[in-house]
Amino acid sequence: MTEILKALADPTRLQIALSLRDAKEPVCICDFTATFDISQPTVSHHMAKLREAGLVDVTKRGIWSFYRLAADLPAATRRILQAL
Amino acid sequence: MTEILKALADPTRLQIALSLRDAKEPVCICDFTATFDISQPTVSHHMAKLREAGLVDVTKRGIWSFYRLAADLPAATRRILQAL
DNA sequence: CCGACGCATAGACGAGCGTCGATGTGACGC
DNA sequence: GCGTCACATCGACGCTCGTCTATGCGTCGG
Repeated sequence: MTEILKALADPTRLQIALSLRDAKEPVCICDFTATFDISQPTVSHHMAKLREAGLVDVTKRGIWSFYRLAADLPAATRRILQAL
Repeated sequence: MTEILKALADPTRLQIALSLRDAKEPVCICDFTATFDISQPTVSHHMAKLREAGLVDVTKRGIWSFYRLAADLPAATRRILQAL
């Protein structure tokens, strides 16, 4: 539980998580690297944190990586995301 | 928003916050120092963090400090606490 | 085959966090 | 007054975090 909270307790990751929550389709990382004013490795690092927290799933298509909220999110986690 | 998430993203503080959420009456700090296996200054430090995040209110009575959830918690914050 | 592209990983650095012991500060009882 | 108690604050320590640059790894187009 604290893992999920720690994953969300960073401004960048929170914004990413909210984007994925509201997205109808998987989002390409390139969208985030273009949006945020941080380097590409840092974005990749944040995505890894979200993955390790079990919050997101990744599917690779060609040279792109598409992220979406994990399919099997616990109910409590879903409630938290909805509460934000 | 991230301030609240950061405040909750520590196991000890999360447990304290949940205790206060479910408590019907303000809770004395001495209860926490007795419960958790950490030193008294550390408990005090965590309470300060929760105060700075605006999550809790403190009222002093005699030599004791009683904490409860802040009275004016934003709706989103209340939703998060309820979701945990 | 080879360069370019998207992304991940490695390593380094400064800042912040959680923890502690020592000390300060009021409030109570005697 | 004075010792004691509950709590806050201070200073220090190790560890984690967020960020960066440099580099590695697949994938695609020419």
